[in-house]
Amino acid sequence: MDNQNILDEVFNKLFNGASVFKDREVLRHDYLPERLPHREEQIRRLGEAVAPVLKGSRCSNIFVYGKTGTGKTAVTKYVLSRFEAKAKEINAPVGFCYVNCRLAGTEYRVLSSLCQSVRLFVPFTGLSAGEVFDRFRKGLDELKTIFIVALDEVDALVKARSDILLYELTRVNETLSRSKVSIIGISNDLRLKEFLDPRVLSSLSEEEIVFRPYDASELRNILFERAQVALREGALSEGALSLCAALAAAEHGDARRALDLLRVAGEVAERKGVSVITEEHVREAEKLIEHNRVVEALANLTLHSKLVVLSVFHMVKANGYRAVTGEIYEVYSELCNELAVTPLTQRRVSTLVNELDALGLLNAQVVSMGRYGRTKKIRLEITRTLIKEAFSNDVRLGRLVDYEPKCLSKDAGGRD
DNA sequence: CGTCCACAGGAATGACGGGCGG
DNA sequence: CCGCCCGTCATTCCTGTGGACG
Repeated sequence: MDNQNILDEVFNKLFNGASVFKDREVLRHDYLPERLPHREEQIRRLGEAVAPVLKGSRCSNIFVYGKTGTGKTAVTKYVLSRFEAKAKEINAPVGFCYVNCRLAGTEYRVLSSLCQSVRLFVPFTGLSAGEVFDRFRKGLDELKTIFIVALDEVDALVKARSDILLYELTRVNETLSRSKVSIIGISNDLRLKEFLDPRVLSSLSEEEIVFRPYDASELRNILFERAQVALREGALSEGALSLCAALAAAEHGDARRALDLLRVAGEVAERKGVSVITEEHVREAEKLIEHNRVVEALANLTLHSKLVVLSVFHMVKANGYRAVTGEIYEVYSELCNELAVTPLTQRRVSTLVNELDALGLLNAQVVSMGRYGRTKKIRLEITRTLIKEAFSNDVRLGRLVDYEPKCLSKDAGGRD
């Protein structure tokens, strides 16, 4: 088949073939649907909380928490957009801004988003954080408005830096004469409260809204509603729907997960030229998502992190038991020599291992071997094939996958 | 029951590139 | 162009520690 024909086939499949999608976008988790099933309570409470702003008084600060995929962001955005519409309708002097702290990344960038929301533009960098905050405060005061700041994933901000920004924000009202600020803090981590300065905590959680995980039947309803819009009639089998819901329910009731599964399963079905999504497609989607996640994570690592992964891989392959820090560092150093790169210190490698653990690429566990010290036993969570695939665009690294470290071949395995 | 291994992991500090105002 | 302030990565130095061994 020549190139032209391949493409003909691909395109024809798209138009004539068994398409399962009506509107694929609806299954993306950043899509904001018309209705949010099983979140009536939260919508009502958040609505009640922000309502006073429409009548000109500041609302309580609100602390929203719940695990990922429980609808916190969707509900907040939903309520805020309705709130905005209402404000326009009755011509109330209100404003709001929504910032995702994890996506923003740093305290500085969060501040810069805040500035933009009061129509102040600040440089990407160069100013001190305090200066940016001052500008925000001034700009806000000029607007003579009641302002709601929604900080999504605040936990990322607090853990990475500290809670000074939150602290400053909670007391900014004291220095504003013509405007007022309320904060909606959204957190994935239920334990965030423990990290917060008690002063911040008490003022931030004047009001608290908890998002419980969805159970399987709730997820099923959510998926069903979305599928009505996203998929062609009859494109979703009963079994596939239930399986998506069940798998996501098992994973802390994560609606995001459920939507991903369904979308990818639909893509799988479509690629096979089938018009109905079956349980088998969902199973395949599950594998595919995990596969992509891992390969992408691996490919985006820094050189040294990749070398650490390779070191663990070689250790485990040669000795068949879980590798310990010291041995990994030996192999790692040798691999560095192979590439003529100066190795990092063991201390640094230790934190790299922790990062890889957090990414789910490794499994590291501190164990004490009594007389023989205290170390970390490290297991690989991924297969050779995945490593090969992820490192394939770098020839030198690809070579190292099949390299046999000298420090391993010599003493032909240790104890255990 | 104390010792002592082989690290863990916190704190302080430095090196470096980007990007600003002046 | 300089000096300054970031944020990020890395090093150095350090104190802490579970439990088998003696």
